[in-house]
Amino acid sequence: MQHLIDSFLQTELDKLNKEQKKAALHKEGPLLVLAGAGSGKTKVVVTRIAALIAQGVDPYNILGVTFTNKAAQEMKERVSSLIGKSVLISTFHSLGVRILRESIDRLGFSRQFIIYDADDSLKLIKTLSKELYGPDEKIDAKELQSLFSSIKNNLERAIPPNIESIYNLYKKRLFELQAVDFDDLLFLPTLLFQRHPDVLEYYQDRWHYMLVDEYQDTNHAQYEFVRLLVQKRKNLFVVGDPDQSIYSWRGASIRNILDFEQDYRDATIIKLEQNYRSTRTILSAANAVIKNNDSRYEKALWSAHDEGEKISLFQARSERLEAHFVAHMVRQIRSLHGIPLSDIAIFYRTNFQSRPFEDLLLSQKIPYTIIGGLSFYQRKEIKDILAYLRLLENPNDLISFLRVINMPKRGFGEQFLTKLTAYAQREAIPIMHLLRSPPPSEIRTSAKQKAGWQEFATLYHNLLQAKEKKPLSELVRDVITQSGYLSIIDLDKETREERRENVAELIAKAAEWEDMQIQDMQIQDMQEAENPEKEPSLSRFLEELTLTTSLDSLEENNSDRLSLMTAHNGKGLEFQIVFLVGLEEELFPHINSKHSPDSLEEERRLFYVGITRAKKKLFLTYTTQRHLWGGLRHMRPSRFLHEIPFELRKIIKQ
DNA sequence: CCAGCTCTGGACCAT
DNA sequence: CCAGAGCTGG
Repeated sequence: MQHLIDSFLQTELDKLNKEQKKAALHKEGPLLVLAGAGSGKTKVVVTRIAALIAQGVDPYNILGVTFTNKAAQEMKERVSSLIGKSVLISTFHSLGVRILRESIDRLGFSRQFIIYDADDSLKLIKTLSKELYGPDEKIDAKELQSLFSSIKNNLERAIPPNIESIYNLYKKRLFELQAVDFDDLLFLPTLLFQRHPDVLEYYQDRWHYMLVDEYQDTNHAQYEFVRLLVQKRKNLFVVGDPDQSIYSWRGASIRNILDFEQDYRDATIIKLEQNYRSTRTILSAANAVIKNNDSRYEKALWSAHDEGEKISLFQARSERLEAHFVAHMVRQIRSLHGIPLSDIAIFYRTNFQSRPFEDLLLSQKIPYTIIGGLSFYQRKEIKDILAYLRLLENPNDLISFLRVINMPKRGFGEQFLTKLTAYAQREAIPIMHLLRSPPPSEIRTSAKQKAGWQEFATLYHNLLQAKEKKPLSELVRDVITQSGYLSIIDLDKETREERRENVAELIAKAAEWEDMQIQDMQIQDMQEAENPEKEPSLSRFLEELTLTTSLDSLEENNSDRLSLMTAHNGKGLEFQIVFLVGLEEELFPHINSKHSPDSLEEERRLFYVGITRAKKKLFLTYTTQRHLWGGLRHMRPSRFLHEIPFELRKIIKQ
């Protein structure tokens, strides 16, 4: 048996180059793999996990962390198909939830906590700032939100005095509502490890080998989380590329990777410099561009592929004509070279740029899919229905309550709700429990409100019963029909059709999810239990939705479609043909990055990420005029275009 | 005090 | 181009 595994592993290892092999066979101690774009890092990570297991490591003791569910899923599948074993590979955020569900009681929280997404937390901040400063004070809630976020992401101890009171109130209220925000999913596990050595030790003894992908995009909380977890055994395997660090605005620090040698003594460093993805032309262009950055970890990416075609440069006179050119080229490439649409992508800097492309592709009947952007679950009608569902799970959920109490209109306005919230707060009663009796007598209540109150209470009662008895999809249907939500949808004739389709889609998705859970449960018996409780429940459905990004949910779409996405969303992907569009000053590089050299370098890294997604052919386009901020503006070509050597590009005339 | 209307000002990237 | 502020009638 052992020899069988060995020979099997040997075949896998034979597929790797010298450096890749060295990384894959690394067993103990800290290791940094500097993996250039397209250098086969996923293959290395997967083989390394297989090698560990072949050497007798229990799969249960291995932990892999990635940034997106999609990447985690892919790695998991590849490991499983290679050695037939299931290994825990998760995103930082899902891992945080897992740890908190097991151990958050040590921080005084209930294990039944709810997760507030960015939208919910913004609403809470707005509510609190009114509470604290009065309704007339103009407070930039978004600004506060991002300050709070960076405090948590940087594990800041000193809170700026001017925001201290509102920050503390925010934390206190989250605790009272038994809610955690997105940043807490990293912050609280780290806090847990710092405060409770026994908890830390428990997890250290569970995961002996840790692998972290995209290490260049970790923030300080994640850094600390990882550091604590591997402290005992020091078996940390990180993979990353400083040149692809593009999330500093989310608190990521490029220093984490640049300082790896200092942080982990005796660290081995391996550079993967052979690119297996792109033509030499594309790679030379990428190298020429990134060379302009000062803060780098020097490495020379090379390719054994052919020179390939020159990079095409196109200047349009409007965003509409830019889209026209792209659509035209896509048709041509498809018919002339037989390249499927699924192997072609359009990358842009900001989401609003997708508009003209969508319009044109729609009218020309070219199938496309938008990856990212406003996801299905961020649509108003969907969030409203989900808020009803969340209240069934957690009667404390103030934000969801405020979202749906007057949806449809039941006569409750700001005045009433402010008083009611204050009342619930003072009496320390979960907001939904107030519905067990008539509105508090100290709050003036009109006849309409009394009726609305009764109606809402009955609805809640009925839905709670439906939750116990009916399958999830039926429950979702009940929420939609019984709440009266359909009457709101019908109000607006313009959007009526679309919104009806969306809520119907939600019912379908719930049914689909249920089926999948049941299937999973049957497979689950074969493998070690990885999730303590796997029965399809409302709470697990809701949790998965909050953690599933638009990026992840669209992978099920396997029909032949052109992909449209931001350059950020393109990271980790590759396509035969890539169009990088909107390459204009103040757009890419974005205007907000002009103030500092650091953020300008990050823009350049983002451009680099975009270029290196292309395998065969790269198109760069820009327009001289564009509709921006409500008006028509003159645009200048991006400085990055000038960084591409002449001999690598050719200009396409319209 | 709520609901519906008009007006205005703000809009990068996202787990 | 949409969300939230501001205004006014019920």
